[in-house]
Amino acid sequence: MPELPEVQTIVTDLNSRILNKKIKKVEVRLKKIVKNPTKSFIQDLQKSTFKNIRRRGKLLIFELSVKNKYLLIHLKMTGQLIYCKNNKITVGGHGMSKDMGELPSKYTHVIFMFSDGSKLFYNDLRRFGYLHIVDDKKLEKILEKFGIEPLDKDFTLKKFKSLIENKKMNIKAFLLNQKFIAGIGNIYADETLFDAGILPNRSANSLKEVEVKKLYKAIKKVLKKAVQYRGTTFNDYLDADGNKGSFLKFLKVYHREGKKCLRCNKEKIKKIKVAGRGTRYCEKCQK
DNA sequence: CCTTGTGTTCTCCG
DNA sequence: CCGGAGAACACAAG
Repeated sequence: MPELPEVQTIVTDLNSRILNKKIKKVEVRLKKIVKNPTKSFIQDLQKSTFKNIRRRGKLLIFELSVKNKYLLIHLKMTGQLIYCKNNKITVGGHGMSKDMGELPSKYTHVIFMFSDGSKLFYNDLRRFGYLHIVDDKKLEKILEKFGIEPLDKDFTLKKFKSLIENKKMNIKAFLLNQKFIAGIGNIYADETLFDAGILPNRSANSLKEVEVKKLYKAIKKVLKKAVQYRGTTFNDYLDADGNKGSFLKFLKVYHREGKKCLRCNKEKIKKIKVAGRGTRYCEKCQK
């Protein structure tokens, strides 16, 4: 699942690879992935360039050289953006389940072809993601729904406290809600709660001051480290070069149910449902 | 049936 | 009856 660290990795990679390259041709192989009429989508992109690429939460924002046009891409669960200079792509590591040897694959739904011959592929096994070109007004409307960026300087402990103090919902639901903090998904919600030693089903406003501080530090720490290791590859996530992220080896609870807790070395990691999502935790280390 | 991200709908409460 | 909060549900497809 591409969450903040994974999307950030793609943004950083693409910014150093495709800025100001002329888009010669765009191929839409699956219409439902593109939210605009196919014809206007292609027209807006062809002969344009990407001036800048950024993200807000898990949403990628490509600023086009055409005035007031922005390409938004959401990867949802299994979306990939892979850039290659030729059609062959070598997947980092081994044991990949998908036949990613050559692109386009059967999961390639949109292809951007640049005038230097390089290509950017949008692949999506489950086809939950989308591409959408919007104007600045629409973009603003979309962006105002997002909460604070957890790695920004203005995400302070004070700010975090003020967000959390009046929330009756459980702390995991709070972390997953993009309108409070943007970019945390199921993996990093479980990992930050484990790091902070807090049970996922605790109500947010029941956290003591020392716990709020622990969780705040955990969010910064875990997300920063995950960005540093270029995200977590579980099944489908790949960076813009088609390589896996290497944060998997640092996961303490996510997908470790039934295995021995790496902190207490005693308790087995449990799995329950919280906020409608699979949730892993250690009964001994999280209170 | 499961998986997760997100948008919508429903319910509760003051 | 309204609005907000939060929970529940719906949907995507393999």
